[in-house]
Order: sequence, then C-alpha cells, then structure tokens
Amino acid sequence: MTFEKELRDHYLHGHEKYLRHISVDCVIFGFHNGELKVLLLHARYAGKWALPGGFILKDEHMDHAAERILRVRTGLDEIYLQQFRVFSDPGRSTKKMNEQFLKNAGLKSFKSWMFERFITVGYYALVDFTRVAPFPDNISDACDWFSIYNLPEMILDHRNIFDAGLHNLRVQLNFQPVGFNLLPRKFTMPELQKLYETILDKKLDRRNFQRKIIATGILKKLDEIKWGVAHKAPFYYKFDLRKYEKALKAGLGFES
Amino acid sequence: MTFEKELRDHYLHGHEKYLRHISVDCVIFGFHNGELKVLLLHARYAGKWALPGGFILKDEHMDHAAERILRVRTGLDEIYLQQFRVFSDPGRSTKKMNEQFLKNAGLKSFKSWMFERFITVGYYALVDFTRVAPFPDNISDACDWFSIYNLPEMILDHRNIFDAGLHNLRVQLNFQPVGFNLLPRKFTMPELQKLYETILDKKLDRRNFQRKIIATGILKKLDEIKWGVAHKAPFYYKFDLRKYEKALKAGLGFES
DNA sequence: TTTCAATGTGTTATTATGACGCAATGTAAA
DNA sequence: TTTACATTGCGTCATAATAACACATTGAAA
Repeated sequence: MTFEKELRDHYLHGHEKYLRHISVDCVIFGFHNGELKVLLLHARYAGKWALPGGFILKDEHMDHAAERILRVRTGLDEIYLQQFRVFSDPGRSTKKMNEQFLKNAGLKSFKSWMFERFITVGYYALVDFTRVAPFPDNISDACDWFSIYNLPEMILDHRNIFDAGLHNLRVQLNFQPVGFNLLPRKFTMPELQKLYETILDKKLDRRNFQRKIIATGILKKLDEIKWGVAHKAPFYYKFDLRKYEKALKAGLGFES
Repeated sequence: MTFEKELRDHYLHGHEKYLRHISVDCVIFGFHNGELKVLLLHARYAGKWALPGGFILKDEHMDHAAERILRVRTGLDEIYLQQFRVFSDPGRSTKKMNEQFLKNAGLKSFKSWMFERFITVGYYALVDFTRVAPFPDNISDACDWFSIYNLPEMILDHRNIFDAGLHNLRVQLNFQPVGFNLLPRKFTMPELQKLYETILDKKLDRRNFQRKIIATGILKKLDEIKWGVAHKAPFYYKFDLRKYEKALKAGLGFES
C-alpha cells in the first residue's frame, strides 16, 4: 500500500480501529552529554516538529497504547511511563491542521474522524539514551533528539504539553528517585548528580547530594571503577529495584 | 419531556451533544462530624451507588465539564477540583451496565453511543460540607454523603476510582495545604488537626502540628474565639489565599 | 467552688540539612 | 620521571527542622 493510500485509509476508516476524540502524546526524555533531551518527530507535511503520539485501539488500555507508541518509536520495551495530564482545551483544533496536512499530502478533503475534536492524554517517558534507536513513523521524515533548551517550533499545543511534562518530571524528582530510568544500568555518582542538576536546573553540592542519595538506600555501590577517565576514577553504582519500591511506599511529610 | 423520553433521547442522540467514549467522574470529599465523607448518587435502575459523573460537551473544556457536574450536584461554584487520573481499562464495560439500565427503565434495546466503550477521567473535589445541598440527577433517586470507611456497593469500577482519588488526596496533602477547601472560612486549630488526622488516618501531635502549620504562614489568627464549647475555647483562624499561592510555588526537596 | 478535659505556649533531645575541609587519585603537563 | 591539578571519597561543624514531652490556663459541668 502506498503512503497516500495508507493516509487516506487512516482518515477514512481509522475510526473503525481507534477510539474517536482521544489521542496520546508522549514526552520522551533522554540524557546525553550532560543535557536533558526530548525525542521529536518531524511531521512531513506540516513542516513542524511533534511529540510522538497516536491513538487508542478500540480494545486497548491507554497505558498500553502509550507503550506501543514508544516501542515503535524507540525500539525499547519496559520503559518508565507516567501519565501526567489530560489536555482538553476545545481550542486545540486538530481540525485545521489535519485538513492542511491532507492538502499538503496531495489529497483532497473529505469527511473524516480526524477532523473532529481531539482530547489528548500526556505521558512522559524516561529512557536510557544509549539504548534508543529513533525511528520515524509513516507521516514523519525525521526523528531526532533535541536539547530541552533549544526546541524547534512544534505543532498544535505540543509545546505546552512538553512544558507540562517537564514541570511534572521536576516535581516528581523531588520525592521519587525516578532519575535512574534515564541512566544506563551502571553509572557513577558524578553522572547521577549531573543528571539531577540538569533536570532541576540548579547546582547541587557534591557531598550533600551523595549523602542524600545514599541515605535513600536505593543505590548499590559496585566494586568496579570507571576507567579511562581523567583525574580520580569514580566508583560505579547500580540501582536497587527492591529497595526503590520500598522507598516509594515510605511516603512523605507528616510523621507525627 | 417525561423521564423515559429523556433517557431514550440521551441514548439515541446524546452523541450529537457530547464527545463519544469519554466521561468524567468526580470524587467529592466533604468533612463532617470528624469524618471524611464522599458524595454518592443512587442510580435508580442499577440499584447501586455511583460517583457523580457526566459527559463532555462537544465544545467544552474537560475541567469545565467537571465544574458543571459539581455545580449541578452540590449547588456550589468555585470548587477546588483536581484531575487525578484517566481510567482506561478496556474491561470497564459500561456496555453491559447501560443495557441492563435501559432494560430496567422499561425501554427496549437499540443501538446507542452509550453502549460503546468509555474512558473516564477522575477528578476529586474538596468542598465545604456545610454549604453543599446534595441534589440527585435524572437517573438517580438519591444523593447522599457516605463515610469513606463505610461505602456501599458501587457500579462499575467506581470503587477503584474512589480509592485512587483518596490516595491522591493523601499524597497531595503532604506537600500542599489543600485541606482548607474542606473547612468553612473560619475554623479552629483542633478542627484543622482533626481534618488532617482524618484524611491521613493517623494521630498527629497537637503541638507539633500547630507549629508546622503556623510555619507555612498560610494561616491568619483571628481575635475571635469559638463560643459555646466545653473546656477552653480555641481561637479561630482563617486561611490566607495570597500566602497560600506563594507556599504552593515554594517547591520542595533538593535545595543544594 | 471545684473538677477536669481541652487549649495555648513553651523546652529539650534528636535528626536532617547546608556549608565547607582535606587527603587520595590518576591523567596531563613539565 | 616528576610535578601540577582537577576530580573524587570521606569527613566535620553549625544550623535548622522535627519529634517528644511539660506545664499553666481556661471555662463549662459537676
């Protein structure tokens, strides 16, 4: 099936496969070269960038839809995924964009579920940058990482969705050690600190940071040392899932 | 229009007015007699209780839909509302229930948008119990408060939605002083403490609690004293919206 | 007038946090 | 080979936040 035929089919018959009015958009975070990055798609006929997203199969859990979208886009399974908000402004008109899109693709307009109003559910994902193989979808001609401080123009309200996702991540990082999902299995303390500093956008005291993180008990120090690095070689750590689960339940705030 | 006609119309033509596949359900919390309570509707033809809920108008923001539902059910405006999660299990079949419902109402079955799959968005609301005038809707024959420890059987997955809402409230109370929305404008320190103890389900030290709450700076002590009460009369406090907004922004966690 | 449960206002010990010192290490320059 | 030095590991100290507890005050009820 040619791309145009596929597109036409999606516009004409997609609603037989997917739920109407509902979509999912993912803010996929990665950490590389001391920078927090986000994975974006370049929408072929819109000329702008977009968050990876998709629709929900008629018999599919929304979380599974998000997982599916991520699997296809990154090649990864078992990704840390967090639903963070529903975006339901009636002004977020996908109609105009989709019509333009269709026109740019060389298809003439017709009635379609894609022109109806859409509510979207925002998820953010934390992935190990080194294991991701970005893969564009049908309607995209590129799939790339962008520094969160240097984002291109994005379609619709995707910039808003990104901002909300980042804000959510920052808040969550203060009471749940979710950062580990952004690192390889083995990492050094300076790497972990750099990650926290990058996400929270502030300098942290090296020694206090170490004490605080160690105190959570979710780290396991390895005997291994990082080689080939200038200056004193740091130890590797890995993160202990079992203790992590406990730490999550421990709760916060009012003790007595 | 008779009720049966209205019902039939809703099943046959509701999708011209509302978005398909999406609903909103509200967990409305109130505080009375030292107990945390939740407002439930008794679904006339289901014989079970339900969270107040509804649908989203084709041109309506989902938050506004939740506000509308609450306004009609409680008579209150400007309610504290918090979206907390999307429930999208494909197994939450509203189909079976709605068909049963229609049958019990004495209408024979027909094709309807109401038999399609629904995803619902959970909101929780915090209201001043003393100002609420519970009002059942068309399809309900009762609207009442229930202690959260003594809930009746509920339709569908509404018990799950309630549990998730309560859990969310408890977590949030630890870092945002949202409890004030559950109290009248004037309240005493013991009343506020009782509220916290009730929501968090644990005893708090009276003196430490006072210090901690005062330290947030969001309270304003009034000269007034509560009369007609046994034993020593406590002071009234009111809550300072301006300082509250500041406290919300202040943030939490990693300082350095 | 007395009693007593509940309130207002403390104090103290313990823990958590922020700010900082110093020796050890290993690469890179001398 | 030696030296310089940025970086790391491990520590101290002062301060702030928290938990645990004491005591005098109040005012309705006995």
